Amino acid sequence: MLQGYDKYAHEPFAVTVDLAVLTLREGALHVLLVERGQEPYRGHWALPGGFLHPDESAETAARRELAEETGLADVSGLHLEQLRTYSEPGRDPRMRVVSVAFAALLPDAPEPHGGGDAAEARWVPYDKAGPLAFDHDRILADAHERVGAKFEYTCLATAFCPPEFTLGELQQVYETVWGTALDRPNFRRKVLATPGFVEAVPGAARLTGGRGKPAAVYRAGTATALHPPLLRPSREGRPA
Amino acid sequence: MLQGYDKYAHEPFAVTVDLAVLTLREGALHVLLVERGQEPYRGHWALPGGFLHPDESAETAARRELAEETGLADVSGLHLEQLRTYSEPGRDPRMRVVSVAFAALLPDAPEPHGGGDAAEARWVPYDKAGPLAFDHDRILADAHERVGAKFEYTCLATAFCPPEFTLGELQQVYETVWGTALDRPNFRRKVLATPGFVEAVPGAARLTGGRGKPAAVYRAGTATALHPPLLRPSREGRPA
DNA sequence: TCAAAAGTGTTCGTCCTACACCCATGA
DNA sequence: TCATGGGTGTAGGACGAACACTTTTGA
Repeated sequence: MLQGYDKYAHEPFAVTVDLAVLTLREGALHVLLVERGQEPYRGHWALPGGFLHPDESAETAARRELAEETGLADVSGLHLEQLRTYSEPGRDPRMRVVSVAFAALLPDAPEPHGGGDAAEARWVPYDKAGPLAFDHDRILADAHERVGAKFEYTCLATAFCPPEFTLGELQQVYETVWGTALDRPNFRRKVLATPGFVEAVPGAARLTGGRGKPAAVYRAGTATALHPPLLRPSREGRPA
Repeated sequence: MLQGYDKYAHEPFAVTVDLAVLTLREGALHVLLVERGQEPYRGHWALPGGFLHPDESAETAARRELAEETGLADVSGLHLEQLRTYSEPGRDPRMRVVSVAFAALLPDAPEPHGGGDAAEARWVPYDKAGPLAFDHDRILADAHERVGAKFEYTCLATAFCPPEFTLGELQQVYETVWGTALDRPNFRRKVLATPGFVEAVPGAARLTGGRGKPAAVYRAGTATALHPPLLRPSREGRPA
């Protein structure tokens, strides 16, 4: 590669980033969408994103576009993760656009506001994220699948939680993303048995549902991998 | 994104693909390297790759560049998998180059030959793949890590095997990539207990080491995921 | 008859699952 | 005192690790 200053080096490629920003609101998975203010797909909803600037990496561009288009700047606890790059010819009607897609996880969900090239920005329930512009439906589905898979063998789930959280909240994160119910006692033991997954906040306790016993409060630990993994139930596991 | 035909759409970005092609030769992991025939890094070794053409996706470009630079065309059993995209400014001394990296797995290893912009192409033992051009050392390490991780919960390992193989060969694939020894009886049971991982070739049997009992022959099955996963031993599992 | 490699059996511990049960709080 | 959610205990089963043992081949 990069063998010369030949014609290929100057083909009109555009490089963009697209972000599938996920969060949990009222116990449901939400995704951050923007209404396009420009053609093509003007008025349609799409994932936030935009062109790379000459001096920035895709990760940097992702954070900048998020701030510009949705007002979510300096968001604490934002977890950015490269998903994959979509490069099929024809995915943009005008020209060759190669897009580096990111999955992003956010704990509490600040209200966004449109900006830059986005007419509006809004949290939309994942199930109601209707047909999106370009191939963004697929990017969003890929992001969901990736996040669900990473929940099994990484500590990624804490990225959906505020700095301090209860085990019940963490369990809700799993249940919402996986769409399955988990056994509370077992979930609890599993999490606590994994060193570095969570660490207790000494004296703290908090009421969660208004009623009930106050729950102990935890912080995200330093571990990133889960060994052994926390496998989601069912799938085609046993029914051979 | 793509809001307008503005200046960013015409920034001089080059888009390339890079391939970390892995195979097993004589029980050791090898990677396919090319000697660069052009500046920069002329005479240095690098991963094969090159510029995207205007009408092709990154996956298509990866296969084309592999054929052009190493002569490996129409390779049966080639498994291509997008690794991630490297976009840091300065990773190419001349200009902005965004590179979509792939990990590729190949069963038997045909001899490559240089071509296109590559002065030479060669299989190099993974451990001896000295300092490479650009950030290719990192890409190669990322590919190895990714492949090792995917061995745990996918059927990817069969991509290193010829169409028909024995369980002993499959086990060697795991042991080589992970760098650990596995218990043969347990490995055997685990693989056979996973429906769709491998399927027996009815009457076939083959001698492997010259001596010993002939081994039953298997083909790759239709499954892609491994449930439950086949975890590599040790790591920081138990020693809490 | 020995070495080497494939394949089978068995034991034992660990982890997962499932539930039953107790605790603390607000209404 | 009841509903609600947090937290503990425990019996049973499935799975994995370790290793002994048998089988089949070439030398």
